[in-house]
Amino acid sequence: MANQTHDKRAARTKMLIRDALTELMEEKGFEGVTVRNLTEKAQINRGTFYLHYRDKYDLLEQSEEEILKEIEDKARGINPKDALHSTSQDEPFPVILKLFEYFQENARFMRVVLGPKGDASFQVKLKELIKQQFLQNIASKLNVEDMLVPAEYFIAFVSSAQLGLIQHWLETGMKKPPKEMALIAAKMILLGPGHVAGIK
Amino acid sequence: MANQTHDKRAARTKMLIRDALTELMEEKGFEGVTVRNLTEKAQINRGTFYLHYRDKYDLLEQSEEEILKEIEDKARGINPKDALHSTSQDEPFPVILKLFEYFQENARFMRVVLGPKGDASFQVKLKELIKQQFLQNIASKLNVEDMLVPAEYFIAFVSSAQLGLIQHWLETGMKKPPKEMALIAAKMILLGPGHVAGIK
DNA sequence: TTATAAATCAACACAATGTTGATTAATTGA
DNA sequence: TCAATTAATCAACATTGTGTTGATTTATAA
Repeated sequence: MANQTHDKRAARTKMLIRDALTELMEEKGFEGVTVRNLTEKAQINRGTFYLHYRDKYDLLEQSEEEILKEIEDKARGINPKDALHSTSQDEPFPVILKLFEYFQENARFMRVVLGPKGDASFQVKLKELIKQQFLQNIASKLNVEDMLVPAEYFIAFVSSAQLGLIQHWLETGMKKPPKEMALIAAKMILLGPGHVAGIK
Repeated sequence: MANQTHDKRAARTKMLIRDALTELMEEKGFEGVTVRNLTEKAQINRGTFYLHYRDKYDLLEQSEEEILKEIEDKARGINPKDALHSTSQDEPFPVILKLFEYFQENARFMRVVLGPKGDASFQVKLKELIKQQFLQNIASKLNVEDMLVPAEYFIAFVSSAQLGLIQHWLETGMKKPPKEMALIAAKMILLGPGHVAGIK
């Protein structure tokens, strides 16, 4: 139960368990996964699981928290001034680009946890993170006074759209590179869906 | 196990179970709900549950399917020509308005099933339905040739945004009437987030 | 009112959970 | 390198939920 990160065995076991989680979630979804399943797939004793995690929910939470932390760290590495600034027509917003890059690196787990068999609470947390990033990087450019709609709905709209774009991209096999996806996102946000699609 | 919809008792029992489901999902989320919980809350015998549903997943699915059907029926009642057409500045798109109205009527269940303790697969299904509605009502206005981004990303962006707007609205207590929300959605889609928020 | 269908109740085998104490194995670092 | 520490294994346990059964009571519909 202690902090056993300084033992090769513990690190290996945790990795085996997390890999098993990804595989099993792909098969049955998180609901369908049992601790038995996990330990059989990971080829470890069932008791060993409880040395590291309280239950399967604890395992999922820890995995998700780590991901959220890593994304936050990535975003922190960008100067807020540059975050939503494109140097040229072909350069997307750095924050959004970083986001797509991170998801590509961790595609297997992200795809399943954000998919239909995944975890609704994680989607909410991730959307919240995207909201915060948007607010931090866009606050100065926003003129809350004369917006055409209340800010809260604007931000809910944009962050959901951004997450939905990522989900669709993951679900369809990431056929376009992160840079291209980031450009698509930027166009949609700045120019607007209606204009982008040539409606009216 | 037969189709017992012609008996008052069966109808009553089903209602009790579904009400219990909503309440229990609010408390513990769907994962945490057991058949025992449901039948205790509904004050029925545990065996009775299995007379109507295979298991708790079957219960959730049947509830969700009914909702999707009802939404489709509502949308079918609108002439496609009018679906995304506003007669005046203060008249929102009929399809989007109907959507908000339906969610308001079934707010309790919708809020929890679309929230953090809800069902990720239902979100996907609902998003799919929104996509289809959009495509049906917008196809004629779309010029797939000279769109600035591939159509699939446009539609993923817009339908996710629309669903996100509904989720935020439910989560924050539906403080605005459906009509106002539908107008907000329309502005965001037609004018674009960037323009609406006055960015750049 | 009577035939039918729904709901109750007790009992069952089964599977997953989380915890235990004793034992073996791997690792760290002195 | 070797001793101390920590991780992993194993068998066993009580507990809880599951889904199904057969017999019985109760409500509904025709």
